[in-house]
Amino acid sequence: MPKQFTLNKKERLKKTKLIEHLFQSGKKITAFPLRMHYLFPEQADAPLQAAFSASKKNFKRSHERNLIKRKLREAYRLQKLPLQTEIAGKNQPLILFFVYNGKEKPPYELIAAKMQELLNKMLLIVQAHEADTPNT
RNA sequence: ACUACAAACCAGGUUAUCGCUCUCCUGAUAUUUCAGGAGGGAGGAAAGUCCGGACAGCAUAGAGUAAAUGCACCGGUUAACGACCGGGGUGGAUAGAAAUAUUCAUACAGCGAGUGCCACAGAAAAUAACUACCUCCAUCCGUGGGGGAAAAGGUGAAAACGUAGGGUAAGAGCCUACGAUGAUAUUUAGUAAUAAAUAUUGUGGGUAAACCUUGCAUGCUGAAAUGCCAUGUAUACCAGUGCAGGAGCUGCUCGUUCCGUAUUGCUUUGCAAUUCACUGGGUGGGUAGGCAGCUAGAGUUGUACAGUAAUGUGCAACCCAGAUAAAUGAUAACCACUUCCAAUUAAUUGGAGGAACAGAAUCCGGCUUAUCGGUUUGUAGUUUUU
Repeated sequence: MPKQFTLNKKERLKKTKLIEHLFQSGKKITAFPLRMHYLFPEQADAPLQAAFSASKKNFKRSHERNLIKRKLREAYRLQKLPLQTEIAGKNQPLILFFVYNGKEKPPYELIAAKMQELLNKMLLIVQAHEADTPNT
């Protein structure tokens, strides 16, 4: 029986080119203090990949950025399952990029709630995406 | 017991659930993935990138000189250092009547080489002369001019050694005594810096974190180094060809090396001057990747010996992060620590909090800066008991 709440190297977005492409032509959803960029690329290593970031402008210390990224990863890891099962049934990969926009260190409960909001919206978008461009 | 200061050390723990990264083993898949198991997984500063190295690449025939940068009491330690240890000098603070003791700071060579600068005030901030002093001349008796001198006054952060006496027209280290202090020499103590004593000689400021002088040291670039692999296209180097130049000596000067060639001139196998194109795709550059570099080391721990110490030597045991949009986390409970409130049996219970600074990126030795709280040791003070 495979594990459910994993987040290993394959599920993290690493390719610089893909990230640049995502920021140039991707779309975004905001649920302050979180912002999510998303894109349906033509090719990817895994069906669902995600990356996390915190602005260096707001958090100058590296350990603060590390802490926020860890909390983001944790929230994503525990709540991504519905989206993952939805996207696994299709032939279309999806990449996500989460940015924390706030200026103060957030508690985990806030991040978890906002993450759930974003992922629910994304789930609707994925279902609609299938309707717009049906598989051939 | 408490308080203050200094130094050293530590940087919450356990369990459960869900995860991350690396290594090894087993099984499956069938060649890079999955599952299971075992083990490792941030710091005292990982930080700032301020010094010093290791390591790597490039450069490097020589001499002289200059420049630039850094350092600057003495001895020692070290791979090395601008670091560290010990000692000395200088300047504070505390205690003491004093000698002295404790403790803190110290870019601590030279202004007895040259040049410059020294706000305000003051006559003057460096070949000193405003008031006042002495003397000579003139005088309308108010004073004016020349000379001497640097004691008194006032200014200032700093005023041309201090006090007393002699001396003088008035004065002055001008002379003498005592004292202060610099330089030189000798002796004694010390490896030395230096200290003490004696002698000679000086006393004409300060400033070198002003230029500068003296002595010593120093190639340049940093893991985005560097090597290999794959991808891949325009042209810099390289190779070849021709009617040919090219390479190097950090700047300058002197001097000079190697390979190669045509033209012109002349004193003709020598000397002097002058002189770039084409072809190929071996080397290199850019772009986004992978592997190596990449963690066994000036290593860690313990111990014995040497040394005042920094540190060194011997022996034994151990292997202890290796990520790359960047792992080491999240949640809960309990136990320790601590703050506040309440209750009482006065050291316990209950409730609500707090837990810093901060995240490895090739690796070491330092320095600097940030830091909630705790432990130990030493010194000083106060209080209690005997």
